[in-house]
Amino acid sequence: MKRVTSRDVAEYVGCSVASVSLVVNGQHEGRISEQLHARILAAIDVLDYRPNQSARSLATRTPSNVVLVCPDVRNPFFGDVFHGIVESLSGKYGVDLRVGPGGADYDSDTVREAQAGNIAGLVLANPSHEVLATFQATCPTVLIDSPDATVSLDRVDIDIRDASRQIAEHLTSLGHRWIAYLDVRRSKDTFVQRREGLEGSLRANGGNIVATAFADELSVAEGSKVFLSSWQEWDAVGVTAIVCADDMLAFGVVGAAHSIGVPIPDRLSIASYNDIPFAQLLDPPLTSVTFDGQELGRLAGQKLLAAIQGDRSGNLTMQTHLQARASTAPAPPTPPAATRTPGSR
Amino acid sequence: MKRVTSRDVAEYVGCSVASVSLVVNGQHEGRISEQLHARILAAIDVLDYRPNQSARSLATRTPSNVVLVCPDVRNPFFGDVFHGIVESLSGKYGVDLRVGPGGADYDSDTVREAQAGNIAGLVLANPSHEVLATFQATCPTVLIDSPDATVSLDRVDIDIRDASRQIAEHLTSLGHRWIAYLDVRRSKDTFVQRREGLEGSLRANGGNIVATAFADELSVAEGSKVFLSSWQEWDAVGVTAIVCADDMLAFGVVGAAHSIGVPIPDRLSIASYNDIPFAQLLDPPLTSVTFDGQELGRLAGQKLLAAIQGDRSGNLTMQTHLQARASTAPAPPTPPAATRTPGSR
DNA sequence: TTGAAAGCGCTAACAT
DNA sequence: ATGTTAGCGCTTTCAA
Repeated sequence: MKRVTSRDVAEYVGCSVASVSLVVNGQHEGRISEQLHARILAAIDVLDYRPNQSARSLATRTPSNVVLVCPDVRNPFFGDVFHGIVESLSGKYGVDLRVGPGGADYDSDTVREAQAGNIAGLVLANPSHEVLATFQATCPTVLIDSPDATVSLDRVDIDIRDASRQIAEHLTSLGHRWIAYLDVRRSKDTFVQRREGLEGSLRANGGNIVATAFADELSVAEGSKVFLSSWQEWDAVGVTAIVCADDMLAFGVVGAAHSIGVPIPDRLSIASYNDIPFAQLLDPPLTSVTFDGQELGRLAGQKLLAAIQGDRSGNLTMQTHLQARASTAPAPPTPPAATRTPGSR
Repeated sequence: MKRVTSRDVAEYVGCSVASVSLVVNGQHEGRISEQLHARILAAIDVLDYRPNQSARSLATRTPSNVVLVCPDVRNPFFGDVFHGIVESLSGKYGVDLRVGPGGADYDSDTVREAQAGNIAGLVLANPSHEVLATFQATCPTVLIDSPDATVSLDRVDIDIRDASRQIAEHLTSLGHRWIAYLDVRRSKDTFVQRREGLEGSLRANGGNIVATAFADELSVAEGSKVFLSSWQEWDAVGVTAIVCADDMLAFGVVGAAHSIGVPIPDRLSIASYNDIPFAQLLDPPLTSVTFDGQELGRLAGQKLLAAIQGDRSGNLTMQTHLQARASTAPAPPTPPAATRTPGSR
């Protein structure tokens, strides 16, 4: 398994490694004879020589890869983001994806590991406050969906507050007043804004968040679990709609609601953020705010390219739009246990 | 953005790079004075020095990363696989994920690029025949779901033929005889086996594949598209069930069937391979054969570890089990256009 | 206990 | 047209 080196090729041909290097890099025009050129090419083929990329970028000081660090590829959203980045960087840089160990979110160590390779650029999707607080740029870096970040890095954001506003107005226009919020226990700007934005817009429209629960992670299973342990209480309080911080949680809630016979949307409306492609196939189709992950990735890729060339391109915020589907409907006329007015918990 | 090097640290402290190296690698016991040790540590902290991983693995000839190459992370299955590998290799190696450019499948170039870094190991998920035919190992490599591969590499496979058998028996036991197969235009063993296995088991049980269509890629949109352009013909032939080569396609079929008012499962049953977590939340819940992507990844990680240590651990085949859900039901008593006997096309 | 020096595989001046 | 040489940032003998 010993790898073939340029020295091996040179010895095989009987020339210097410099000549091999010139040929490999296509710099041979007028520098290497047709003769030698052909023999080197042949030797490369015979020996199956592949230049060692790390050695090469060490020598040239121009790395050839960038890396995307994201919380969890099992959430299709990040698959989309990755795909967008690959698309916009294709041909220019190789793109590697990195996640934290153990399916948990990534932390500063994960980022430092990613920075340890010599890379041309870095994209951080959804960084936690901890990551942001300790982050030291070692190469051009762009942030995705990190709306309140104070670090001086280019960002491509999602207009989260507006997304929350759309959900809030949709729900209140359907007559929902007592709303539960299923948050995730992650210290990230985007989730802070989801909750705060929702709360603000709800209040402005006569609604309120009357109950909140926290998922430990953004997974379907967690969504189910938290719903099952909260529903009895929420039901008693007269909750008619649940907003989830992410589709993954909403999926879990929908599944669990089915399992205990809570009719959606007749008894309970469900809305969420992300609108991953599967959301519209759900039973019932899920009302969700669309974040275009692929476009987000594409833009991040372009910003990274600019940053690598030394042009800071500033921030950019993508708009979202609500997809109202069958998981939300008018609030039941007399919420079963609505013995109180919104806001009075 | 100039990166701090060990030389910078050495100059700052006023010592040699060798001493810095020893401290960084924890080899300082009895070789470096407490004095110097402390000063170097302090300098590392002040300057925020991070060893260049590529330089380091160049020098030691012991790389610290492995890479997983897979077709498309937007298919949650590969997200699971990745997660499994990360889990089993966590702490030992960093794991990078690579895909082909443009959302298409990866090809030999993608693999060669991945091999160009200096890496400890490589995992190829679902390699095409083209990739396999041109593949040259440059480091320990393991294959995932590449059942007929003749290359001499460790593999972790899925018992695809048995998966097909389960689907076939399930469908025929429900009385289905005229079955359409939605294949994908990919030259891969796993898809060959899905189709051949299905065909064989169907025949053995009185059913038959009476029509086949091909998707260009494994996406929900492609599933819808191909279904819409095929259904009229299939309907005419009396097809009562469709088997899809992957859940992604099945999702598209289900969505499209809804859109044109074909009742599932009353008129049409749908079954598929993979059972990604969203399958059971579909409307109706999708009958599918479970492939445990995460476990597959975990096993691949272990095999890779063994291979790196020089132990070839051979092949391993994972069993699957059918999840019969509401998307499959007894065939309609008189298939609308069943004017012919199975097999007579 | 510390430093000098060679070398990992490659590129890029600079010689010849 | 080709080879020699000096590094890229790091580790690792080997001397001091």
